[in-house]
Amino acid sequence: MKLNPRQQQILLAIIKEYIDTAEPVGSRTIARKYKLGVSPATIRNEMADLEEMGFIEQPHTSAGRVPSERGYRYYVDYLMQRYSLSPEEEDLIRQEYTRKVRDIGLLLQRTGQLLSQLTHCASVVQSPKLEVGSYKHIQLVEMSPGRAMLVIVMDSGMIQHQMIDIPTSITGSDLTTISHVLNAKLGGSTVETIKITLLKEIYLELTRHRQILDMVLEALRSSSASVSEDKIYLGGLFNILSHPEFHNVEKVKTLLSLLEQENLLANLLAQINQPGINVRIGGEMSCREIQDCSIVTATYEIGGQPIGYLGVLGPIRMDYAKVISVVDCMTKNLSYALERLFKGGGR
Amino acid sequence: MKLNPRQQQILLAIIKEYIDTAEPVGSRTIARKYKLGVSPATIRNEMADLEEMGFIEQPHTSAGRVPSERGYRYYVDYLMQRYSLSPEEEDLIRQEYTRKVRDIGLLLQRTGQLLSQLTHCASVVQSPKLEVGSYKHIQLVEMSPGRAMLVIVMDSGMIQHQMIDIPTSITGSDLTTISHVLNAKLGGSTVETIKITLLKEIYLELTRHRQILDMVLEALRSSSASVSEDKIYLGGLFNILSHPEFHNVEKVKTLLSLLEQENLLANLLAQINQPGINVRIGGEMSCREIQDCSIVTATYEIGGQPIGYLGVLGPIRMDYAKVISVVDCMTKNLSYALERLFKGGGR
DNA sequence: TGTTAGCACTCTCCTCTCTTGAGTGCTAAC
DNA sequence: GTTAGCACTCAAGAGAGGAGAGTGCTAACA
Repeated sequence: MKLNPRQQQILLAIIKEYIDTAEPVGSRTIARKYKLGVSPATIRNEMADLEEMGFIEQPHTSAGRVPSERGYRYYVDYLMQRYSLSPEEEDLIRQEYTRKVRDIGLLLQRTGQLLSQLTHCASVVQSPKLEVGSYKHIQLVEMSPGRAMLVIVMDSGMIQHQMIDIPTSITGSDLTTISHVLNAKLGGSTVETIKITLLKEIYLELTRHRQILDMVLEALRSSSASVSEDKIYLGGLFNILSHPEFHNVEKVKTLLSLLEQENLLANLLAQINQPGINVRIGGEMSCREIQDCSIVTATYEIGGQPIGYLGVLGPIRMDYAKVISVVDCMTKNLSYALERLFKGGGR
Repeated sequence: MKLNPRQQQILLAIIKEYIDTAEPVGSRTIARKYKLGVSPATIRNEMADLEEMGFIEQPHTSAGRVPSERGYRYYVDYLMQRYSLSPEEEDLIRQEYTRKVRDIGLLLQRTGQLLSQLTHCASVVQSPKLEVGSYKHIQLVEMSPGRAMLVIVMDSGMIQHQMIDIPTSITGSDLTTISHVLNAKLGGSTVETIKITLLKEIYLELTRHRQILDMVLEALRSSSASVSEDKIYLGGLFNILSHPEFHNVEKVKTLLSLLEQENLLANLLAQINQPGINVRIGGEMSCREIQDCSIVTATYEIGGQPIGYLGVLGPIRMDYAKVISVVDCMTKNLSYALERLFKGGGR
């Protein structure tokens, strides 16, 4: 379906105007504001064609035109011009990412807040999925009689801990011994490469402590299973309430109840997220609750490895040009910040 | 201001009916549904008195009566009967808390969800503020040349970790040595009781590693400062949208924007939360954004020590009897679950 | 003196009608 | 191919009228 240049101009004008005002756009408005050098009547003719091709729609006969999902898709793919962040916006971002970060959670949360603030939409930020990697250090610490903490450090920088019950006969120095053996034998192995022979060796060396070994190995196994924590930070939900399309409380309710079900949301986003910047418009997503929304996501990475995504969720009538720029920019900034945090170098 | 028994009965009836229907309550309704043995006319007379005393209000002359905040307060303090959880509700709670918990965050989040589900209100759950306590174990793990992870385990079960830059000349065994000395010297000390003499001893023993020691001690110090993480888990926000008082999007927006500002919310809740069960009704809170809501909170504890609070937030017209029972019950269950998790005993 | 029936009065809410205005499609002229 | 003109459509808002719920007041009753 090819559009001639004038049709493209008119479609672009309708979309820009509608994103701005949230009101159906009439032929006169376009003729007045976007000097195309033709009269409203001509524009009307072209609009009739655009409607026939499915790029715009009419809420009712005597209203102006509104972009259809197909129209937005055409806009995003062919018409849209890159938005350049204003100096103030760039400042805001730079300010955030030159801070010293202590807590990753806080960093992700503030990233989400910034995304929302800049786009006036809701934001989603997935916590990084660190590769599990290989065991770097294993430590058993006696907490109280019959109770120990197992601390596991992986070479990816991931750390996990877990309380386990132990026989009360075990002493602190026993735990140190066990820790030493485990480190010596398992250090450098990945979760998958723990061989039976290796386990046999460990059992041989620690025959006295079979019982506690079983517990520790079980804990190691289960901890590697629970790695995919996959937390999603939501931010700026109240922003979407400002958009007139969400003045209907029922809509807000269905949307909110979806967002609060973290696993559903995670599935949806995982489905959407591909390498690069992803734009999903309304019905392009197969999820009923979110048909009135569009989502823009992108993947952030450490050392070239994708480890998570972030994105923006708003009404279909969102400012795609700006949202895409912001998402792109924030992805790069977050990647860089995480890289510094994990791989070191500079402060 | 004393109420005679009949006035109390009528006030109780008005509040029950209004909580149920969200509609102003008329004298005929009360006469019909709550057999007080008097005619609507008599009830009208009493209602006029109750209104004069400020316990109920009239939205407009030809409407029924609505409880005022003062009326709710009287109800909560004197009239309300304890609500007993239904067997299904008790089952639901028991089911949740007999699961094996791995992650505290998950436990708190699910607690919030349960609170919301049972009360049809939004929930807030503060993460436990573990006492810092004394150092149980300190470990430096080499991650890559020039980069190490410092792991700190406190006897309260709190664990913290942090990446630090180290001179590239330092080897893995250097780090082990340093860890040993730190454990030997600092183990059992609290953050406050680290004396200068102790530090001098450490520096003496590790003169070769002054540089890295400075870093580690700095990290120890700053980590104890960042302990008060004070995360608040929100849940079931969409629930409050079901209540007719939140069909106004503006109200929802102000409320949501307050809830998303975690520090503001934390301040507010800290102000509210006293030992025992706290009920704050609308204007009793000095926060403008939340004047249309009531909050019920309570404190959970480990071993008798209060370590956090949880609560329910909903419209002023909430079912206080039920909410209070649920909050009370969940507080006890959460306390018990955390106790098992930290102090051990039974699985 | 407390209680009740009766009644006029008030005020919201719903429905219906009418008007206004924005915008369209079609036709004929340029 | 473009444009002016015109009849037509439809949503939204204003206004009027009626229904209904509930009240306060008065007078009668126990």
